[in-house]
Amino acid sequence: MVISIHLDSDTPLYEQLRNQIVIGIATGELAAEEKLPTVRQLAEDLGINTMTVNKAYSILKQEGYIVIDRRHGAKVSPRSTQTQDGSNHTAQLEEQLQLIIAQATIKGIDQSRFQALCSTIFAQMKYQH
Amino acid sequence: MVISIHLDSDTPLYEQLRNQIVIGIATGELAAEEKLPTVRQLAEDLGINTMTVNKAYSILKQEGYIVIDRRHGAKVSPRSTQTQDGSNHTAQLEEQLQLIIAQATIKGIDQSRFQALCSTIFAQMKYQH
Amino acid sequence: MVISIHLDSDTPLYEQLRNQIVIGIATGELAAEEKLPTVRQLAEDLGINTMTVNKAYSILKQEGYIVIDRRHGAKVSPRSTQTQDGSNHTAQLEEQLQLIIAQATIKGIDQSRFQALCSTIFAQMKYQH
Amino acid sequence: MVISIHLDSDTPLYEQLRNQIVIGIATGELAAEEKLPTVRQLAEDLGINTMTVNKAYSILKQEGYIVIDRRHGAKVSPRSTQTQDGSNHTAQLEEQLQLIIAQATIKGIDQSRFQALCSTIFAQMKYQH
DNA sequence: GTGGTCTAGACCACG
DNA sequence: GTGGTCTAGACCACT
Repeated sequence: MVISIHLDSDTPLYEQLRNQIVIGIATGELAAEEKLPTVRQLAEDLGINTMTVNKAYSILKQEGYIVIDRRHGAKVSPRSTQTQDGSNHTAQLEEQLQLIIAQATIKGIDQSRFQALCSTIFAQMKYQH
Repeated sequence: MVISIHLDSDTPLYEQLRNQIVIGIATGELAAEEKLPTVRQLAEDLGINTMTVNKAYSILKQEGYIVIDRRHGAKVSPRSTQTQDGSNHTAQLEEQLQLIIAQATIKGIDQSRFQALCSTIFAQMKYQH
Repeated sequence: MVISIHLDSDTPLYEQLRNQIVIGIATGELAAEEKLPTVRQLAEDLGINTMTVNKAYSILKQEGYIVIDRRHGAKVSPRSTQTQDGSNHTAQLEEQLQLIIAQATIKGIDQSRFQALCSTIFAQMKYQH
Repeated sequence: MVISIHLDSDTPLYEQLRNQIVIGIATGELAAEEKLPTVRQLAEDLGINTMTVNKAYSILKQEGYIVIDRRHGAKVSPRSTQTQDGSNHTAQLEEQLQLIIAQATIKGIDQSRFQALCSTIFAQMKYQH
């Protein structure tokens, strides 16, 4: 899986990393149970510090997206364990969506175009529960 | 319009402010050409620093959501000027949506539920071009 | 509040820190809404690195024990917000207790002595909901 | 006795092993003087490295829970030798309890519920001195 | 060889 | 002046 980092972005490196891995899982680029690169390896590949990668992995672990097997490093969580979600998530999703839709509306993107865009993106998601 | 600030949120105060005003414009709570409170007034109402409000206004201006007249203060941009979409915006929107949809997918929210949620939110938007 | 760190302990420094602050909150040594020392200050007092203190604070924040106010630093969460607990916690508590009680039993501490010990400790807890 | 290992847990494998055996002894699942599986056997059953099991056994031996006879393998210590309490143990127990009770208090578990929980767990302990 | 922890010191965003 | 981020490099625990 290809991961690209923007050093000049306003989002922290570890968050960019976290986001791309989440997307990778959802699109199926990273299969369930698939092994992730080691902290050191990924850090070297991206030319960043190991602690930065470490932080990204810690967050992903804490969020339940990956598990750390002490013997073989990090891997994507098995499908069954991913769906444990509180109602918090929906509320948070709603809040994020409201802002995005507000901006889209003002910029002249109407609902049908927006929904079409969503469909396109959903079509990329190969994640199987 | 009611603006509420969470001092202990992860998102910076000025960004919370900016977001709520954008949403206010999109929902029609803030009409086109409507005058916004003065920087000093709003800062006092919310109990925060004037520089913070100032920063929010500057960003909104730079993004084209509001116009600032040195004599009359800030007001919401007229409808006509808002629609300057630009492919930048669409690309950025797509990126944000991709992340949100990825997370939703993994958490078990399927496309129909997601689209339904979007519809609900779109129904709140009263912004007229 | 007095915090003491054991550099030679097997529990990580940030966790020792986290534990002592949790106990401080429960015993009332740290009142609700009370301001915690700054990261730098505490690091200097204890002779450890700022990032270590930072990590402890991050965890406490993520666990809901403290909140970070961008203007004035970290403070103990208000009483009302602390009690939001899932059933997870009880299960986890049960597991921890089982191990402790197993060890106590084998070492010859009977139930009455154990319960008495609990009572003594509970008497130190001044935390008010 | 059934031992289950979580490869993705935060607690080291050898410690999980050690804990479960201690609990097994306290609940009576493992009788005094009962023979434990050989290191090799247990490692194979659990699909882990023999060194890991070895480490767990070493710790249990050093803590006095089991005795290791080079000819006959490991077995649970006879009842009489277990009760060597020592004030160390009580102090350590007190420290562990303090943290647990602090967390429980903040999470809104009151003393009566806590004590009830302890009673339930004590009822499972069949260890006879 | 893996991730986890810690350090010393730097720079940035926020208010 | 606050916490947040990042680095380079070191050592440790676990398997």
